[in-house]
Amino acid sequence: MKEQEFILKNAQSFELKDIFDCGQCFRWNKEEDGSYTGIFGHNVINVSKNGEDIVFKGICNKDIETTCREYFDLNRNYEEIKGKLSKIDEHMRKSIEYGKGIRLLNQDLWETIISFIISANNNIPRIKGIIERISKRYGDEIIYNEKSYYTFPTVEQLSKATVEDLRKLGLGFRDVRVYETTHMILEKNVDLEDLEKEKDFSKVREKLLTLSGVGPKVADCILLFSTLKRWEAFPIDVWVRRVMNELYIQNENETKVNKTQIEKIAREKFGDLAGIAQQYLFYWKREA
DNA sequence: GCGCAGGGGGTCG
DNA sequence: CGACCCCCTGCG
Repeated sequence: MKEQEFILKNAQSFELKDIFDCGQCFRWNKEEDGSYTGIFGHNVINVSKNGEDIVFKGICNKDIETTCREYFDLNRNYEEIKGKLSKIDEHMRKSIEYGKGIRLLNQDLWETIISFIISANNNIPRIKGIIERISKRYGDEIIYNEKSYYTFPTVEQLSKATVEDLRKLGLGFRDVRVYETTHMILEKNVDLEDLEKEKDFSKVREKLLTLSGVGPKVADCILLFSTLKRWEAFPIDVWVRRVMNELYIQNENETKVNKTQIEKIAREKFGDLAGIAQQYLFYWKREA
């Protein structure tokens, strides 16, 4: 396949580090020259910054501009969103100043489901390693610049894995969960196309929660980071609990902070922008 | 140096 | 509310 290039001129709200390190994705890696290379679908893309321009190059099934506009959420006005959120309070203003270049990627729903099941009680280097090994074993090889990349396996491809196979790839106790969820989706006990079409937020969330290994936190990550793109979702993990308590609740015993209390505050303060607000806060607190 | 708790973007029973 | 796999960190 032929290499393509797309240059986004005078890009606003687009910082490589913010996008790839804010915790939404696991398959982008930094190169020695500071650019990032990643694989999504059957596309291998390298992204670099050149002044105010963003340079996308790589191999793509379709036109690279269309592909990247969709995946990197380029048709959404983040300046406007940041403006609104910054007015809420000083905490939001500061967190946005820190993570001003964040964009929420439109990642494949199936891949996002499995990736975040793997993320449970796990750390990022290990999560990335597991996903790489799964892809290498069950995905397709794509060669770009003389290097091999592996697509994330399809439902059918991953359904060939036994629980034991998954255990050998280092999934630990998540092996059964990934196995069960894969087969639930394969058998269409949960139909991903229906999920994409469903308008009602709670219905989508409830359906995701029926999957093995998907609890509230993982469900909210899937809702926020995949093509479902539900910004009402507000994933609460240890970091978000920490930052929300520190800023808005100030309970001396952080572990005692009620989840519903956090959700209530998030909904009241951020409304339908809760999900993206969570990303700015999470990234700010975790990095700092 | 090495061994051993401690803990990590939670979920399940 | 404790256990769960695996790996990495920090401490003695």
